[in-house]
Amino acid sequence: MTIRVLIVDDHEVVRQGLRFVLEQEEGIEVAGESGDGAAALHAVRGLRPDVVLLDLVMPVMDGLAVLERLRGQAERPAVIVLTSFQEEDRVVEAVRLGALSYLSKTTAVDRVVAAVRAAARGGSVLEPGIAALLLGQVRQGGRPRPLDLLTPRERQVLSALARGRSNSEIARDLRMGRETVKTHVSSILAKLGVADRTQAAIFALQQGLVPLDEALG
Amino acid sequence: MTIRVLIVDDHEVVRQGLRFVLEQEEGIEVAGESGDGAAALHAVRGLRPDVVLLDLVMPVMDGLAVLERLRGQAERPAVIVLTSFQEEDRVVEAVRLGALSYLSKTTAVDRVVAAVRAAARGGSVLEPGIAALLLGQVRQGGRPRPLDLLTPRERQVLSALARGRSNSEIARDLRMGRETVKTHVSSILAKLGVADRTQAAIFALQQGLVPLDEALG
DNA sequence: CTTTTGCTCCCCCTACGGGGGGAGGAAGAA
DNA sequence: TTCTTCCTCCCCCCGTAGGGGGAGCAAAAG
Repeated sequence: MTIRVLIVDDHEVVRQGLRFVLEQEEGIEVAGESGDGAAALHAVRGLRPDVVLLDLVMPVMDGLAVLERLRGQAERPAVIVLTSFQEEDRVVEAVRLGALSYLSKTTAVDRVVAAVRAAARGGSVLEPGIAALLLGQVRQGGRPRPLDLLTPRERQVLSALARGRSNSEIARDLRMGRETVKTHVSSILAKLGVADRTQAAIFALQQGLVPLDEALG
Repeated sequence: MTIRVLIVDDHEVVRQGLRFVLEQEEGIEVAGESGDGAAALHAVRGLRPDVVLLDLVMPVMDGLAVLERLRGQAERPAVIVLTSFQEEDRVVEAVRLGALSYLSKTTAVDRVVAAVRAAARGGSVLEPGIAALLLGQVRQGGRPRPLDLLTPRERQVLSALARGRSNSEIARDLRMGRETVKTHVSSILAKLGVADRTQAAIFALQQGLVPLDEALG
């Protein structure tokens, strides 16, 4: 009984590399390839693979969206997330959405093969660093998204901050004292776990609190 | 007369993929692989390849450093830069240092093959987006985009700034004094016409100097 | 009712950020 | 050659930013 694998990555060279590696293996068969998330969902329905090797960073529909759509489906395949750089928050998110393994593309190919075989029987292969990270996260219960921790007023301040406004300007905009703005900013920094206002602004933009193209007046 | 290619990339799957693709081709031979810049330089001397496929982002010694060392050598190979994401400043820098082609890993594999064949006879294959960017750099048609006003070093600083790094961190990252960073930041603010570092970061993210999802580590 | 949460503002204090100016060296252009 | 650009680092100066507290007050939650 061969393990049928679907490879999802927007880089063709990566797909070719994985295909090449996997086809060397006994009992593993590459059922297909997809270049983006939408195509991947279609391929999953059509090909019914046992294992999906899924890249997180992709155009059109990224890996997390694919995982979300896959979750709750009846015969869903085992998913191994395979990404270029370890992005902490995404790791946790991906595992929460049902990814079995999380490998960096810098890992040796035999680990990829091992992960595929493990995934086919429902097991996980995690890199040491990733495993430690997950343990730390799980211990704190799920993860409330940082933006939800903010009070309404703080979100307003963060929003102005992400538009590049200074504390004094924010004070005028929102009709409050400069000191009050500072208080809000401090608690924002603490709640988001960032070091300064620039990082807070970047975070807000990433979260879509403010559309990037509206950020500067 | 076969074209002998050296593959340089820190990701083993990428190396495997490229090797697989290139070895399918008539008249192209993979002479070797290297996982970092230092090894690549050694391999160039030992193997004397005709073409080097070079990844820019690597540990130990990155692609730009390799290009720099290669420049001015007698029988230097043709270099094709192949990287995951288009980083504007690096593109220009790489071409200036003698790279013949600059391809994104998202390109179809036949373009990689075409680039290798072109490079072997001294030609270039550029992606449309990259080509447009270079044209904008070389001949200043249209209004000069503010980013083009920045010196290479300033772009590096802005890039770090847009990742949320502080002046001291940037100093460590780019190996210079904190005072020097401040000098660069000041001229960046002046050239971009913004008030502070947060606005500069937002601007850089809008311009795509740093992909939004890579901005915070 | 009390307690908690959120908003407001105050203080002190340190450090980082940014303006302004100066200056040396390396590299390239005129 | 000289001139210019760029990178490097220095100084002083001061405003802002951010940490750490404290505190009053209203609304909601217990």
